Amino acid sequence: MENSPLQIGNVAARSGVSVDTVRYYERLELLPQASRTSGGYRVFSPKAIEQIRFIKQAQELGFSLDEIKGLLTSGGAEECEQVRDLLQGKLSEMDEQIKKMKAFRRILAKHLDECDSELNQNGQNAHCPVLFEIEK
Amino acid sequence: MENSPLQIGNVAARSGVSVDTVRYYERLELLPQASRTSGGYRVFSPKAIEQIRFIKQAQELGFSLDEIKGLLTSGGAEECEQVRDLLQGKLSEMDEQIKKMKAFRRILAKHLDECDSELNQNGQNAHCPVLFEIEK
DNA sequence: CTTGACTCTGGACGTAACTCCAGGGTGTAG
DNA sequence: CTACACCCTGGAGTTACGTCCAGAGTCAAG
Repeated sequence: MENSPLQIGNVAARSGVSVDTVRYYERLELLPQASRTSGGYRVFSPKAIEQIRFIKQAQELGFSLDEIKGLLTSGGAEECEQVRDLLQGKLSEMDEQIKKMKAFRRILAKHLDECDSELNQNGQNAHCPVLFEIEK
Repeated sequence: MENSPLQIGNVAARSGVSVDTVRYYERLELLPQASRTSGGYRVFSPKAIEQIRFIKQAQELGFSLDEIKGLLTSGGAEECEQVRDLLQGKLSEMDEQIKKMKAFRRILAKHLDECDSELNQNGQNAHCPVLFEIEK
C-alpha cells in the first residue's frame, strides 16, 4: 500500500523545514496536535504541509510566528473581526514599508551610480561617497 | 561656552537610541572608537549622530548590523566595489520582496473582503475563510 | 567637600526562532 | 533476531540585537 501514514520526516521534507521545526510549531500551536500511532509516532494530514508553507510565506513577509498564529486560528465571527483587524494593520504597515523601500532604493541606486562613475574616473584612488547626504 | 564635549547620553538622546546601544555599536565597530576625556568619558563628533540615524534607517529596511557595517566601511577602490556589490544585491532583493509583498497584499485584501461580506451576511455565525486557497 | 547626575566596565539576562543532543523506543527488511 | 533508519522527550545551546546591573569613577554646582 502506498498509504503509509504521513510522518514527521516526510512532512518536514515536503514543506522545506526540519523535523525539529515541525515539532516546534506544534508546541507553539501553529499546527494542530498531530494524532499518534500506537507507538507514539505523530501522524499528519496533508493539510499540515500546506499550513507550514503558509507559515513560511507569511514569515518571509515579516509576520512573526505570533501574528501568524492569529491568522490561523480563525473560527467564529469574533475571530473573524480580529483577523480582519490584523490584516488591516498589516496592510497599511506593508504600504508604509513599500514606500520607504522605494525611497531607500532610489538612494542606494544613486550611490551605486556614484560608486560606478567614481571607479571609472578615478580608478585606483576612488573613494566611495556612501553614507554622506543620506540623511533625509 | 556651549562647546561642552558631546558625551554619550547626549548622542543617544539625539539619535533616538539608548546609551547601551551606542556602546554596543561601538563594540561592533559600527561607530569609530570614540576618543576619551582624561577621566575616561567618551567624546563624540556630531557625525556619530548622523551615523546612528543612518544605521537605524537601514535597519528598518531589513539590513542586518553586519551588512550595515559593510556599507559603512567605505574607503578605497576595493571597498567601493564591495559596497557596490552589496547594494546591487540588496536592490534585487528589495525588488523581489516588493513584488512578493504586492502579491501577498492582494491575497490579504481579498481575504479581508471575504471576511467583511461574511460578517455582513452571516453575522453571528460567520466563519473566516482565511488560509484556504492561499497556497500559490 | 558633598551631592547628584552622568559615565565607566564586564558580564548576565531577555526574546525570537530555531537547532542540537542524549538516551531511549519503533518498525521493517533480511 | 539483528540492523538500521526513523521517531520520541526534555532540555540545553545558538544567533541577532539589544537591555540591565553592580560596583566604581567623574564632574559641575553649591
